[in-house]
Amino acid sequence: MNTNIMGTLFADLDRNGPIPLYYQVEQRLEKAILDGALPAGARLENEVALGERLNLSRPTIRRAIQDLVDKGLLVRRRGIGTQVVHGRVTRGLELTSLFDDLAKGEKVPTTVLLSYSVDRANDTVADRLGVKLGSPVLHIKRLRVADGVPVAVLENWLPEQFLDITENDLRELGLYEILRGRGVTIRVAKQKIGARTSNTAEAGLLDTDRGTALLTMERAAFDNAGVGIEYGSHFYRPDLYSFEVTLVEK
Amino acid sequence: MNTNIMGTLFADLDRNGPIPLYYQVEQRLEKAILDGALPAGARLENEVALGERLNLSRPTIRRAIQDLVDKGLLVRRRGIGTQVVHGRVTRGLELTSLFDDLAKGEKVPTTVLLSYSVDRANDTVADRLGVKLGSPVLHIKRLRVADGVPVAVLENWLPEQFLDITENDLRELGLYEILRGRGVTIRVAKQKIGARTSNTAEAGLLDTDRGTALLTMERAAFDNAGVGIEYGSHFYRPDLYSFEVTLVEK
DNA sequence: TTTGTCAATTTGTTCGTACAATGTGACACC
DNA sequence: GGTGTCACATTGTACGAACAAATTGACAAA
Repeated sequence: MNTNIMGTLFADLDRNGPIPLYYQVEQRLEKAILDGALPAGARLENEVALGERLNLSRPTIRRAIQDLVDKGLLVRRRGIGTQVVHGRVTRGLELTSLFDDLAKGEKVPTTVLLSYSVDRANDTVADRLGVKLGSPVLHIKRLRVADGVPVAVLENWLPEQFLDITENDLRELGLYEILRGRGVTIRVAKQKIGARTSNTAEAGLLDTDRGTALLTMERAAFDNAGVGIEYGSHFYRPDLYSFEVTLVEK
Repeated sequence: MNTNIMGTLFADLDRNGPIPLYYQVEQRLEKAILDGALPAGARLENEVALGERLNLSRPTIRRAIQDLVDKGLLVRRRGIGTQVVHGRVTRGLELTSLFDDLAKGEKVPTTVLLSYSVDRANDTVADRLGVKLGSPVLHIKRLRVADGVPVAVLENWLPEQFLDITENDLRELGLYEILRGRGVTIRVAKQKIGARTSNTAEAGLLDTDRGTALLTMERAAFDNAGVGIEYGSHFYRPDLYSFEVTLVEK
C-alpha cells in the first residue's frame, strides 16, 4: 500500500555527498507528511523492511524516524509500528528571530533603530550572558515593522565581541542574520514568555492605546561553545503575533 | 580532574533492572549539572574513555549525552569535546499541566468547577481533536486557584471516550492527573501562546480590573497513538504565571 | 463464552566496529 | 617570524548483530 509512495520517495539517495543519509531520509519523510502524501494516522513500514528497501541499516532508519518523533510528527509504539500524528502540523517554535519569521511569510520586515549604545553590564545582563558585572556590552533597541505596521519592540544586549556591529547593519538586517554572517551559530536559547499591560510610551511605539495587553518574551541565547551570545527583552502586539510550540514527552 | 566526580557518580549502575543504562547515566549527569558538581563550562571526559570507565559501549554513552544536549544542558563540538552550557538552567516547558507546576512548588492548588456539560463538537474543537463535527465532547471550565489566589481560567474539551469523567474528579484532581490515572499518556502537545485584554467577566474571575492583560494559551494534546486527547483554551494572570521554554538547534 | 497460552510482529536496548570530519597543537620549512 | 603540514584527539556517521519487551491475533482449554 505504502509501497508505491515509499518506492518513489527514496529513489535517489546521495550516498557520497556530504549530507548524512539519515538526514536525507528524514527530510523526505517530513516533506511527505507535510504535503499530505502520508496523511494523519498513516502507518509507516517497519524499520527493518524500510532499511532493506532503501539499502540502509536499521540504525540509520531509526535515527531518521526518531528525529521526526522528536519533532512531533510521528509516534511509535513497540509491537505496533510507527504512525503519523493526528492534528494539523505546526512547524513549531524554531530557533529563528521575528525578522526571519516575517521574511518567511509575505510580510516585508523593516527596522527602526530606537537606540544604540555601549553600556556596562548590569546585574541581569551580566547574569544572563555570563559576563562580568560592568563589562562593556552593546545595547540596542529596535522597532520591528511589518508592511508598515509596528509589531514589536526589541531590546537586546550583546557581549564585548560584538561591539563592532554598526547601526547600519542593524537597520538593514535582522540580528540573527548579522550573527550568522559572522559565523556565529545559536545552539541553545532559553525563553520566558509572558504578558503585561502597556504604559503610554510603549503603546505609542506600537501605535495602540495605553493600557492594552502586551505579549512579552525574554531570551538568552548561547552558541555551540555554551557561551552567552545575546540577551533580549521584547514585547509584541498580541493581535499581530503569538508563539507556537510543539512539545514531545520523552 | 573530573575523574573523582565521574568515578563516584557512576559507582552503582543497575545492569539487570528495567531502567535502561543510558537513562541511568543521563539522570546522574543531569543531577550533577543541576547540583553544580559539573559547573557551567566544565568539560566532560570523551565518550570512549567514559565508556571504558563505566564498562558501557560508546553508543550507550552517546545516547545519554545526546539526550542532555537535546535538553539544552550540554553542547558538543567535533574535535573538541562536550561541555556544560553556561547560563542558569531552567527546567523548560515540560509536558505538565498548571496543576502539576503548582503542586511542585510550595503552592496549594485548588479548583473551582465553573461549568460541566456534554456538548456537540463545533468546527474548532472537531478540527483540533480530530473528531467528527457534532460528535459528543466533554466541555469543562475551571478556575485554578493557588493559595487562595485565582491564577487561571481553563476551558477544555475532551472526546467521547472521556464523557465518564465526573465533576468530583475534576474538583479534586488536575486534568492530566485524571488522564494518567486512566492509563492515558500524553505524548505530543501543540501550543499557541499569546496575550489579549480582559473583559469584565474574565477580570472578575481572576479578581483583577477589566482591561488588564491576560496571558493566553491554546493547546491540543495527543496520545502515543497520535489520537487527539484534549483541546484547551486557557488564560492566566500574567503577574502570577509565565511560560519558560528551552530551544535547541538541531 | 471466557480465559489462558503461544507465536508473530515491531520497536527498544545494547554491544562492537570502522571510518569520516573537525579543531588543536606541534613541528618543520621558508 | 610566519606558514603550511602533519599527527592527534574528539565527535559524527554508518554498518551489523543480538536479544528484550510490548502488542496483537490465533488457537486451545476450561
